[in-house]
Amino acid sequence: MSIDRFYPMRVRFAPSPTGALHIGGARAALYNWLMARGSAGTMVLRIEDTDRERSTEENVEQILDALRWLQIDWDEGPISQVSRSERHGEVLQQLLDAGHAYRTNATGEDVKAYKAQHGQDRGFRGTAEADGAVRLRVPDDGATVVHDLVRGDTTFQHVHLDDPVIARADGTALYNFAVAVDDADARITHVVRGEDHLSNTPKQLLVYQAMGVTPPLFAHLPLLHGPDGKKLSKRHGAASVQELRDAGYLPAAVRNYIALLGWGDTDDETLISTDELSRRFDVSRVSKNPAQFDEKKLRWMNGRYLRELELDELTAELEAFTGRAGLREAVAISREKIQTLADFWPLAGFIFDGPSTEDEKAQAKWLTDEGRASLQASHEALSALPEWTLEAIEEALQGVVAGREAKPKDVFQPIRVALAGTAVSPGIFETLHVLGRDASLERIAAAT
RNA sequence: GCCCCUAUGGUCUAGUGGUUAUGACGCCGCCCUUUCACGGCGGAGAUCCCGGGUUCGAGCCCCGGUGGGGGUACCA
Repeated sequence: MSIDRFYPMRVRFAPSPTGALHIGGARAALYNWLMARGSAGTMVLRIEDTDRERSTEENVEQILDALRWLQIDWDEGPISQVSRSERHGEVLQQLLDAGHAYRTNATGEDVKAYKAQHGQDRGFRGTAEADGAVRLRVPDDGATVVHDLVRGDTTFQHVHLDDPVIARADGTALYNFAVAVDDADARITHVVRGEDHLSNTPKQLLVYQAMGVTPPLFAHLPLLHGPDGKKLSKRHGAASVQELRDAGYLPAAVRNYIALLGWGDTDDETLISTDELSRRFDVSRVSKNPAQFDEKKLRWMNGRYLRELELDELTAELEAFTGRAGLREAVAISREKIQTLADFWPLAGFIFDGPSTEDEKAQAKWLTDEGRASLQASHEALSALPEWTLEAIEEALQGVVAGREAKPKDVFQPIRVALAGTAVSPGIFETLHVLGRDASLERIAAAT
């Protein structure tokens, strides 16, 4: 086999539209994309929709949306696997004619019975019939070795393999067959996908062999787990890309985090731009064991990305996320206190919608007689201000602190509660400044 | 049951026969400080899953267990 067979790289992401794009799928897509972009290669998007029962157009759209949001693009496709059924039928007939495959009506029960008789570790072998589903003939001797870029060689003894069903009785192709035909025709060089496909690979390799085609290189990625070590699911919070978007994460942060989930190189950097990622990503360095999705680390990383955005950019993101306008000033004083887009409104929404009434504990703690007396003094000092500037506000309030011989927080916290209704908010001088004189004085008076 | 993969602090990882076992998240403390954060500094936390081997020497190599995961569909 020539080295030219594998370069330039042609990779693919081939989701099945049976649900939303999960984080594990997003990672597979990202790894493929990084390989293509890092090597001037080509990224093919194929929709594996041969399961007509479970595949829906809505799911296809949802997956495409998720990829676009992640800014993972593709050069060819999306191509529906079903649209290639004619070609599948053609190859199927070739395998049938060549004796590499045969028709049989054997059922799951028959397979069970066969194993009961020949041993559990003996792969099922059927006999050719005039009609029925199509099975690939697996030789009894020998073995198929999967040369995996992340795992090394894995040997599957043919005796253990069942003759796989590659087409239904009606002639429609099944996954293990369609995937091999399509990858071969698309001249895919590297198949990078989840580990759940590792045991399918020998079957696919056998299809390539029957077709007389050189197979691509394979890399199987470890699966993603939730915090409890079990398969990642909705129970763990965000499990799909859509949920990540709704939770207020930035695509760039998600890409960075996901790239590092199960992959690392010798460099210690944690914050890596997508460009840098595509330059450095090496699939052979992907870790072999399943990784737990740690949302806390994603939150931290997202906060870092958030703070690196220009104010106007972040404002635009937040206005799109909240559906509100005129957020710029509030964003400016809140940006270092939030980790996700979703954190913004709970922190700063009071500036626009008035103080929250929900935090009774904060109100009971700070709006005491003492607190109200302090508020009154603050009100007087602020009312007297000729100019509503940040400096003037700070000076006036520090004057109140000094005048009352109080601790700063005994003056500032009551103001915070008066303005926000809670004990947490952006800086108090900044908040007063952004809120403006009238609203500020009004809220302080109302709480006094 | 059978086939296959896998195993470094709570989590993600670096490590490729000789290190006080790397960095990050999280956690704790200190500094900053009007709250919460951000930022800075420091700290705790790992019998490198267990048991055998190979070797002068093993987290790294081999064998066997155990735990975890995947597959075992006329799903993908």
